Amino acid sequence: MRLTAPALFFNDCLVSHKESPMEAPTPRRRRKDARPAELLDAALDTFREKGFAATRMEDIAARAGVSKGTIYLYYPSKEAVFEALVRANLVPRIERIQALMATAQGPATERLHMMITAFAQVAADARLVALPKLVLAEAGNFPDLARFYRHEVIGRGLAIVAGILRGGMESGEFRALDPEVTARLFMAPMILAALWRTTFAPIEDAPLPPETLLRQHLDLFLRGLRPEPAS
Amino acid sequence: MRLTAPALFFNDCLVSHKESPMEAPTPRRRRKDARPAELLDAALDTFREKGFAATRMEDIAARAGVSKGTIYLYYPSKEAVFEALVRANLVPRIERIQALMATAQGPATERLHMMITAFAQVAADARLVALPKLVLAEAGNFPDLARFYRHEVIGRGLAIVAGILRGGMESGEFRALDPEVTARLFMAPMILAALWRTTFAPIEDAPLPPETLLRQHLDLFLRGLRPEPAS
Amino acid sequence: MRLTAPALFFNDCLVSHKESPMEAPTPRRRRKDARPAELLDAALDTFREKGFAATRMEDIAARAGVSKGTIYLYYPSKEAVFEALVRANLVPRIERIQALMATAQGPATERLHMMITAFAQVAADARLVALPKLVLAEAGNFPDLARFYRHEVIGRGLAIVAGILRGGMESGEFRALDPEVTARLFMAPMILAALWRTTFAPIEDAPLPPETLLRQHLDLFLRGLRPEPAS
Amino acid sequence: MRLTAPALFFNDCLVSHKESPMEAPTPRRRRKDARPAELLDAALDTFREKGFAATRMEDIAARAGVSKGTIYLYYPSKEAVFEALVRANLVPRIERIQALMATAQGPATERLHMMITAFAQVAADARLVALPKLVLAEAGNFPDLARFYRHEVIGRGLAIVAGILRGGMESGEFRALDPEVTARLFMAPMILAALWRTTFAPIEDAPLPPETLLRQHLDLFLRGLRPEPAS
DNA sequence: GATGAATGAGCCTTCATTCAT
DNA sequence: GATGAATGAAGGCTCATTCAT
Repeated sequence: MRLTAPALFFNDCLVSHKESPMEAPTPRRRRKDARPAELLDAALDTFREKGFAATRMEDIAARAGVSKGTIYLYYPSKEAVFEALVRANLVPRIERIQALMATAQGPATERLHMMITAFAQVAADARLVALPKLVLAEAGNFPDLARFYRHEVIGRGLAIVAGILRGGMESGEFRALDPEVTARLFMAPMILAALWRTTFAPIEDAPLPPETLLRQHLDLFLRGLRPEPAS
Repeated sequence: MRLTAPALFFNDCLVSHKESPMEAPTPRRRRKDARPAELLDAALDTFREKGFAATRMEDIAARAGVSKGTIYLYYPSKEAVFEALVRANLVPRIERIQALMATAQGPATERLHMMITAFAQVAADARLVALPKLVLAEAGNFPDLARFYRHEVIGRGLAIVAGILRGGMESGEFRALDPEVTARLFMAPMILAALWRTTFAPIEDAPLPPETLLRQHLDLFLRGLRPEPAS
Repeated sequence: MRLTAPALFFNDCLVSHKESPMEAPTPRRRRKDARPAELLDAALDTFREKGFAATRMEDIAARAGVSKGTIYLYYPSKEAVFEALVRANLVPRIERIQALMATAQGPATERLHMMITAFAQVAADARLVALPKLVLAEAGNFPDLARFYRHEVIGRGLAIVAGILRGGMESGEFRALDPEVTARLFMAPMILAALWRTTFAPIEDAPLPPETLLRQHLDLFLRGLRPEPAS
Repeated sequence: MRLTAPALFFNDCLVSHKESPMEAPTPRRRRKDARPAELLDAALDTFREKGFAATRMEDIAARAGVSKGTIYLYYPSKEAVFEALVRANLVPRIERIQALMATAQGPATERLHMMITAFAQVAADARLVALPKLVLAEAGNFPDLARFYRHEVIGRGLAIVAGILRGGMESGEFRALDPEVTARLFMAPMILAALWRTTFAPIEDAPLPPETLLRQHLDLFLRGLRPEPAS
């Protein structure tokens, strides 16, 4: 089985500002365009460290190297910063995975492997995994955001996996199970590993390497999916 | 396979007040003894709804039917309320599961089933599952509490499952794997289902019944653990 | 010059409870009679340590060995405790000095000496000298008390000294000066030494013994009062 | 004896803001520079009226014409306001007296006279004399401040007087005494007069003019210091 | 656009006072 | 009389937000 690690998968900066190559922006112009992304970048780091409530606008501003008032030129409130942060960072990721999987052609087993690899890379990015935890923690105070996250991020992720599973079941590679349920079970250890890392990393004595966990997960899971021997 | 659902397992009230039958407490006295539990009860509900930071002491007090100052007769700060809440509610649960599992004698497969059943009951209690999520969300601000939770709750739970798995591997019921890693993989869907419920329940259109998920998890997992046929 | 140190002058407890020898009080009865004095005693110590504002009724109660509510059986408010404390402790002192001086018969010089000795004993009692400082600090918030203190304590003290001085001037022992002004000048170092002790004692490296100060004060002052030589 | 009243001695405003003539500050900027001084000014008046504990930050703010929060832009706490107030106002005064006395050349008697005159001017400023009383009253709660005041204000003042006295003793102008002790005795009536004024002024029927007191003090004191006639 | 001084609503916490027992 | 649980007004402090420069 070839493990096509999508090498360039998640190595761009968190908040991408797509500068069109047509224009030649003056420094001033570029600065202005980059501002929102810089602010979200600073916001993410601060939210990660302190949580949403304990983060002060001044902290974000200081980290972004601007003054407090500047944030309000781009975002009308602290809540809006948070929402923009989550919206801007997660959908592009999931869309790339979608695109990758749409073109992938191998057997379902290999494609599940790719999913795990892709996910492992996301989970390896401490800044990125902080977002789900923030959403989790603040879902009660941001119902819109929770809905957005549920549908645009989790929903898409599960759909991808369910699609792979369905393909494998139809081709006889896997035994027949409910693909939706199975997709959740497939994702669970990965999501939890990511949350775990974010939450207990600073206090863990002997952290379990995520690769070990995910490799064994795939092993167990694929065996569990194996069709019954035709006795 | 007999599913011994531990029927009386988690049906007591969250914070139990053990009134000694020896004394004949005046109403005043009885009230005082019950206060801490009433306050924690109110605090849990409020934290659940709003999260730690957004909860005002006055909210807790109002829900408990007392005035703001009364809380400070029993807990020195909002942080202390939170810590007491987590400490008081989680350890007793896990200890009961420990005790149950220590005496259980059946095959490892059945004992895993019991674990899932026990856990499903905990997860069915919406108030109870709010606690792990709160810990998750606030771990950064409460390192001591995170450590406590990691060791006294998660550590114990994993140890129980790892023990069952190790027993099954030694008896040849399961194939040989790292029990620690496998224990994490066994717990992952359950924990995530609990967090899920807490986070997305209010916005979910067609929630997946936890029983469905857990039943299939056990099915997949046990197949994955099955020893290689000695072809 | 004989220094009649009034040995028994200030050695009683601060708040005297005058038990009539006629009755034979039951312990209960005695306790009840003693309560106000005990409370004031405790209040004085606590005010001394923390000042009026920073003293909590509970501190006073704890030191007196009673519960918070008990204080309110005897004094209607914290202010009332303070006022009672000042009123109860200062007038008896000054009255004794008054009585002593009324019967003293020696030359004015010796009587001034007695005043200083008497005052030195008061100033040696750290608990007692705390009262003037408290009055000073709180005078703005207790105008009635300030007036009381000014007239009943300071006024009487000055009158005694002025009387001695006037006697000395009339007898030719001292030269003629305004007795009121001179009385103030005579008292100033003593009062200041007392305040000093209360304020800077905990931070002073090499405190000046009050006796040294007062001895030299008397020396300087008496020379200053000496009549002009009838050249 | 020429009484060189240092006419310009203490007639500046309490908190001076030195605006550099080089810059052309915007109104906004000028305001910001002036703020700390304005706040301390308002704080002094409020502390004078109510004492430290009974003064609310809002009182200070209102008197300074700003909002509560503004104070915290300049001082981190109420304690810090108090400390800044004392530190900013007393040291400059004492330094000026030091400078004046360092250059004074007359006989010791005349220099003592100058000290009294200088002190009388300070004592005539009701706002200024409130500070020692505040320090006295709050010393227990501000040990650092008490130490500062003891060393930087009182210590310097006593050193100046002791130096004058020592000079007079060496030149034979005064008889030989311990200069440290004598300095305290020289200062006592002045300090007490200042405290007196602050404390009992509002309730005094017939206040004694400080000049009367100080003139007679000097008279008595200088006679007391006079060398023995060589019989 | 950017700044940062200023605002003021809001919250945690304290504690004098009350009153049922 | 004595208790101490309960109250709730008050105040120190924070910080999201505004706006004059």
